[in-house]
Formats: sequence, C-alpha cells, structure tokens
Amino acid sequence: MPVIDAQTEQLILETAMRIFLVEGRLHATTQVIAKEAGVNRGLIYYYFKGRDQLFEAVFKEAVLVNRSRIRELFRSPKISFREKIRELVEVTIDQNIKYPYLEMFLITEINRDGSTMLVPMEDELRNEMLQNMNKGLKEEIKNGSVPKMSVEQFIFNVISLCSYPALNKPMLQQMINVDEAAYMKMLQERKSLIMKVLFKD
Amino acid sequence: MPVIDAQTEQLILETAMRIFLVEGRLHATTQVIAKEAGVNRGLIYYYFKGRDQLFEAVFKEAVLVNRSRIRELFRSPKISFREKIRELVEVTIDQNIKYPYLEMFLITEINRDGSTMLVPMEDELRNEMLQNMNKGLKEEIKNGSVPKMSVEQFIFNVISLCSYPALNKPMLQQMINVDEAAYMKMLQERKSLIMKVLFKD
DNA sequence: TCTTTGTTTAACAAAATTGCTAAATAAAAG
DNA sequence: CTTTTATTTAGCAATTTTGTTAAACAAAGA
Repeated sequence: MPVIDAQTEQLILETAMRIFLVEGRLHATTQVIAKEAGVNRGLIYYYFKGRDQLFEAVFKEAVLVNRSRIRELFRSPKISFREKIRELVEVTIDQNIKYPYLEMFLITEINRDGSTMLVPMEDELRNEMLQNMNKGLKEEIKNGSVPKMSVEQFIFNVISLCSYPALNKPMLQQMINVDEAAYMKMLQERKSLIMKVLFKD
Repeated sequence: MPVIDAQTEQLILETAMRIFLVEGRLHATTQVIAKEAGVNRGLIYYYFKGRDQLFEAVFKEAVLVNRSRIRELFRSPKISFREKIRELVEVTIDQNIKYPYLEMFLITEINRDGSTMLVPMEDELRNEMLQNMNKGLKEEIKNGSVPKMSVEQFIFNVISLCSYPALNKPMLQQMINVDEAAYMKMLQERKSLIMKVLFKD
C-alpha cells in the first residue's frame, strides 16, 4: 500500500494559493486551477471534497498566515514598543510582497453569500493585544513622538501604510509609471520610511 | 414613439454599482443583479449587450470617480500644498465611505484574464501632477514638517491612510471589536488625524 | 382606432462549471 | 507474480449562468 503522498494535494493547494493570493485572479475556476497545477481536475475533488472546500483550505491557510502576523503586535514582551512596531512593519511588508492579494481574497470570500468562514479572534487575545499596545503608545504620545490618537487608529495607520501599496499595486504602479523592479524597491524602502512617518523624532 | 427612457438602464447600473462597489459582492451574477434591481434579467442584455459590458459600464464609472478624485491632487494652483492634501484626504475618505469596494473592484477586474479595461493615465497629466506635488513637498521637507521622502512615497502614504481602513473594514472592524456606527465615526475622525500623521507640527 | 416604435417578459439554446463515477493506472505488500 | 490499495484519468450528468429570440405589452402619434 503506497504511503499517502501529499505531493499532489500540496501542489493543488499551492497552485490555488498562487492564483488567488499572489496573482489575484479571484475568478479562477477549478478547471483553471487544475490546468495550471498540471493535474486532472478530478483530483481537486479527490483531495478536497469540492471547490468550496479547496477555497476553505486556502482561506484557512491565509487566515493562519494573517493571524500569526497580527500576533506579532503583542509578542516578545521584552523588546520595546517601537521595536515591536518595527518588526510588525517588516513582517507585514514582507508578507504583502509575498502574498499581495491575501487580504483581498479574505475580504471577498467573507463577502460571499453564505460564507461562514470568518472565525472571530478570541476576545482575550484581542484585549491583551490592544492593552499591551496601548501602554506603549501612551508613552510615545507623552514623549510627543506620536500625535494624540487611540490605539485603534494607530494600528489602522500601521497596517494601512504597510498593506495598501502591495494591495493596489496595479493602479499605483501605473500611476507613478515605474517598472516592477522599481516598485518592489519602493516597497522595501517603505520599511524604514513608515517608521519615520509613525514616529516623529 | 416613446421617449427613450433611461430609468431602467440607470436602475440596473446603479444596482450593479451598489452590489459591486458598496457591498463588495464581486461574485454576483446577472441573475442576482436583475433580481435586486427588480427587473427581468433580459433587460441587462437589452440595455447593455451582456454581462461584460455591464461590468465595463460600472468600471468606467468607477474609474471616472477615481480619476476625478486623483486629479484633485494637482488642481487649484492657488491654495497651498497642505490645503490640497487636506482636501484630497477629505474627498478620498468620503469617496471610500460611499464606495468602500470601488478600488477592490477595479483591482480584481484589472486582474481578470483578458481585461483590457485599464486605460493608462495620460503622461502629461501624471507628470504635471507629480511635479506640482513635488514642489510643495520639498518645501515641507525643508521645513522639517515631513521626513525626507520621494513624492511617490508621500502619495502612497496619503492614499494608504485614507483608503485602506474602508477597504478592509470587515477584518479591521472585527479586530478592534466595534459596531458599524463606531467604525464610521473612526473613519471620519481620520480626516484630521491623517493630517497630523503626515505633517509633524 | 390603428400603427409604429420602444420596452418588457418568458422561454429556450448554448456554454461553462461543478460534482460524481467507473475504469485505468501505478505503487506497494505479500 | 498476484493482490491489494491508492491515485489518476476520462467522461458524463446536473446545475448554473450566459446569451438570444419571439411574442406580449405599453406608449405615443397618425
């Protein structure tokens, strides 16, 4: 009896992830996914029970990737608030370079009729995270290095500055008229730039 | 002979815009659109030649809305750079509150196979805009009210801070655990907050 | 009223897509 | 080598969705 071989299953999942999360082709069908993975379409039904469950597998992976990033926000209690943010910015930008359409995929899937995919973050985790950040932020505000704002707004700023330029690459790239390489360089440069925008000193 | 009555055509277009740009249900079919507009599905084929052309009509409208907003960036040469940005922030946030999924729709449509919809902005317009902004930005940098950065990066910052929180509302709202009204209030508050983040003084 | 023209509807054909299954194939164990 | 099990393939049925058409309907003018 052959060992259960995860190669084909992995191949399908990775191809689906590439199509949805990297290339942003949200209209792709099982036909297209199978063809690009170089496998028979039936294998999608063999390994995943159907289209919906393949989507769900990609979704779960995407949420996992996303959540683990967000958790960075309150991890490593030793390092300073500012270092935490620096790490968050770096991880988030790298994530968004790797999977530019990850968040878009999540959003559109959540908006589908009858989607029950979004499992809310646990209350305790969220509260711990927010309180932890709030403490560090208040000090920065007291120092005058950050303008007065709620921790929620601060988080919005961080994530917006990191995620949006990868998300809206097609439009922005065309708007400023630069090639792929130059755009990627800009995204990398943003890691230090965003810190300068967030902290005024 | 009856006067050509644009009511039904408008109704279909507006319904499609609501479904795509306001509610973000990018998977909606002609069936669904017709049903929600309260008209026979055939009318979509009567007024628009088919699904693709309805999409294109929505797309054109969306681009128009989007472009006119971007043009604000370099309009009104009398008012100061900072006032221009303030106006841009206000208009952009209002736009994103009205049509939270406008940019998402544009992005996913552009990424569809065989999409030829994106007409590049005219070179002269872009260059005029960038140069105009660059002049104002350089002064702000010299004043020390903005950290040293390219005008492109500055634009990214402005648009990111304005657009992302509307775009990713489902996730962010759940993340910070507030209701609809509170979230909308936060978006409004961002108008002045973003100015404080962009300009350090 | 009758005709003409524009609008709407329902029904149908065509295409695309999904879900399923039975047969073919490959791989491992005995 | 044979058997058993896992994997893969091709094809088909069911469903969904799109695109088309002919007929019904409504409105306005002759």
